This record gives sequence, C-alpha cells and structure tokens, in this order.
Amino acid sequence: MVTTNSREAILAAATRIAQAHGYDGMNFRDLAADVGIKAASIYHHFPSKAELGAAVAKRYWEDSAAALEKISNESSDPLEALRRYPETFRWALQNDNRICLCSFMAAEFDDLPDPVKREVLIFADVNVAWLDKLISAAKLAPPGESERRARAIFAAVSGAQLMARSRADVSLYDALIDVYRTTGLLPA
Amino acid sequence: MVTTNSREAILAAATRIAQAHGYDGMNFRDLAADVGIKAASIYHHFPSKAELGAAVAKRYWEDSAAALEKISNESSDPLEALRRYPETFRWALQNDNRICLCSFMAAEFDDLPDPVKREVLIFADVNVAWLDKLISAAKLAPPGESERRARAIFAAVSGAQLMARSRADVSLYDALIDVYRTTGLLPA
DNA sequence: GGCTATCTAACGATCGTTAGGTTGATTGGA
DNA sequence: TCCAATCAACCTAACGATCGTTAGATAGCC
Repeated sequence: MVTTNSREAILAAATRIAQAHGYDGMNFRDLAADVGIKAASIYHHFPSKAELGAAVAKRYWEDSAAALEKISNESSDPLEALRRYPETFRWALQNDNRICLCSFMAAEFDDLPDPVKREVLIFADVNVAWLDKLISAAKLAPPGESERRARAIFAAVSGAQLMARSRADVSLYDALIDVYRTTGLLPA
Repeated sequence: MVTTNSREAILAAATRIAQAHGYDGMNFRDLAADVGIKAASIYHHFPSKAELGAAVAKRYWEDSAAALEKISNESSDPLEALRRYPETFRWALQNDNRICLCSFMAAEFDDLPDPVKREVLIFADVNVAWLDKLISAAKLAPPGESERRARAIFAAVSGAQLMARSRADVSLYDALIDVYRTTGLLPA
C-alpha cells in the first residue's frame, strides 16, 4: 500500500511537533508514538535528527511557496494578493496555537544543525521574494525599496504571530495586522 | 565580602545564556562553570530551575522598565522617546547576537513552567504600557487606539530583532526599523 | 532468498536534582 | 579571651529520567 506512506506520516507529525515545541522539543519517541511506530523505525526513513529536521523545514517552505503561489493566482491584482498575505501565518495559530516553524527555529537558530539552518533561511527568502514581487507589481513602495518593504512586512507579521501565540489569542493577531494596515505598512 | 554576590553573578550569567539559547538551553553545569562554581551550588541560591528562570525573567523586565523610564526622562518630548524605543532591542543584538529574553521564551512558551510564563508576559505588558503612555502623550494614534498601536509596535520590533538575529546582521535590524518609520508605524 | 519495514534492547551522553560532606567566618557564653 | 556552636557557601558523588542513536532480530512480500 502506497497510501499509508510512513515517511510522509513522519514528516507531517514532525512538522506539527516542531511548530509547537521547536527543533529541540521534537523527540523521536514522542514523534514515533504519534505516527504509530517505534523511535528506532524512524531511522529507516531518515538518517539522523538533523536530516529529518532539514527535511521538515524544506517541506515547510515548499508548502508555503505553493500556498503563496496559489494566493497570487487566485487574486485579481497584486494588491489583493498582498492583502491576503497574513492568512498564511494565521492558519497555524488557529490550529492548536502553533507558530511558523521558522519563527521557532529563528529563535533556536544558533543551536540548529547546519542543514536545518539552511532550509530555515530559505523559508524567509521565499516569503520575501514573493512579497517583493507583488509589492513591485502593486507599486506599494518606491522603486528599489520593495525588497526592504518585503522584509519589514515579513518581520512584522512574524512578530505578530509570536506575540499572539504567547497569549493564545488569534484575535490579537488580527488586531495587530489591522494596525499594520491602518498605519500603512500593509495595504489597507 | 558583599561585592562578589554569587546570586547576582548567577542571575547575570543565566540571563546571557537564556538570551542566546533559551530557557531549555540554560543548563546548570554550563551556567555554574560560567560563574566559577559547581552545578549543585546553584541550589544554595535558587530552589529549582523554574524559580531561577522566573527570577531571570523578572529581573529582565525590571531592568527593561528602568531603561525605558530612563529614556522617557532623558527625552524632551514623547515623540523623541518613541523614536529611541528601538534602541532597547538593538543592544542585545549587537552584543553576541543575543535576542530579547522574552522573544525567546515566547517561542518556547508552551513548555515553560508557570512561574516563568508569568514573568515573560509581564515583560510584554511593561513595554506595551510604556509605549501606550507615550503614544497617547504624543498623540501619535487616535484616542482609544494607542494601546493597539503600542502592541503592534512591540510585535513588529520583536519580529525585526528575531529576523536580524537569524542573519546575524544588526544592520538588517536598522533597515527594518527604518521601514517601520517611513511607512508610519513608528514616528519618523 | 533477499528486501522492506518494523521491532526489542541497549549504549552513552546529558539533564535536573539530591544527599551528604568540607570549609571558613561569625558569634555567643564561660 | 578562648572555645564551641552555628551557618552560609561551596564541594563530590550519585540517582533517575530522557535523549539520539545503534545492533541485531523478526515478519511479510516479491
């Protein structure tokens, strides 16, 4: 049976755990129990925790890139796409109060194995590149300043997610995003 | 001799470690080695890791509150004080690429002992209260919206610090703050 | 008979924590 | 004044839990 792919199940469970407890909090025994196997069996699919962590982070930014692409395709114009950007960070909060995997790992960053570090940085790059492209298209920022603006939006939205999580309050996230809009950081 | 107060030395070293590796990464053996004593000796000054962590976080927001008070007192008007706010988060970045203790702990939040959680939340409250007061005084936001604005500034600045840290680049922090200013989130 | 996917069992490291001992300064009473 | 008791501050040594990881066995499938 190909439908019950253990590798995929491990990846999915590991992502959920990492979003709630970080790379450090992602231990093989609990992870395996989540999947319904034993810890040692994970090594049949991933050679080490570092490689699993890198695979998780890689899959995470790939999925994020796809979600962003979906938003741009669904939107009639770049401004509408930009307005929908905060959605991508809102989802995790609403589901078990999790946060962006890479906000977590940005905190743990110095203690992360190198392969994981690489993928975490790519996540930020993917977000900034998408924002940059749409900010340019929407002429939201002066020419040559769209990348700076993109980075600021990414940082601010990450911070909002982090703050809302520590209060376990999605509506706080919405309120913060709302202020970003009224002050002009995000399009209204 | 009262000058070499071990309790204070432990508190200072623990703060530095927590800012670099989080609550989880703050282990008694390394911490004790930093201070120049053995791990067991820490228990003479703090009853448990949870209590030490709470003491660290408490001292941290107390110091932050004092630093903010100093800024308001030194500033000729509330707008100038608000302009200086990002300084308080910049300092840690420039010294060993550390981040705000409480950004770190906001990520780890769910796995924190309750006494630590309490102090971490107070840190955010202290910052928001200070910002709220000065935003009102400076009439930066419409009446009744200064607290919302205060929270947004706190979240955005935290996010900027987190992002700059993962690139180990203080100038990225400066650039992000600069965008917050030109877009109007922070006073220009 | 190999191959895939899983298991049990254990290793060594690290962690928070505890028990109990040592030292040196302080202090109160004869 | 001197001695005994006290106490703070530190130590060594270890316990038990948890962790990533490995060796080796087992069961089903092609």
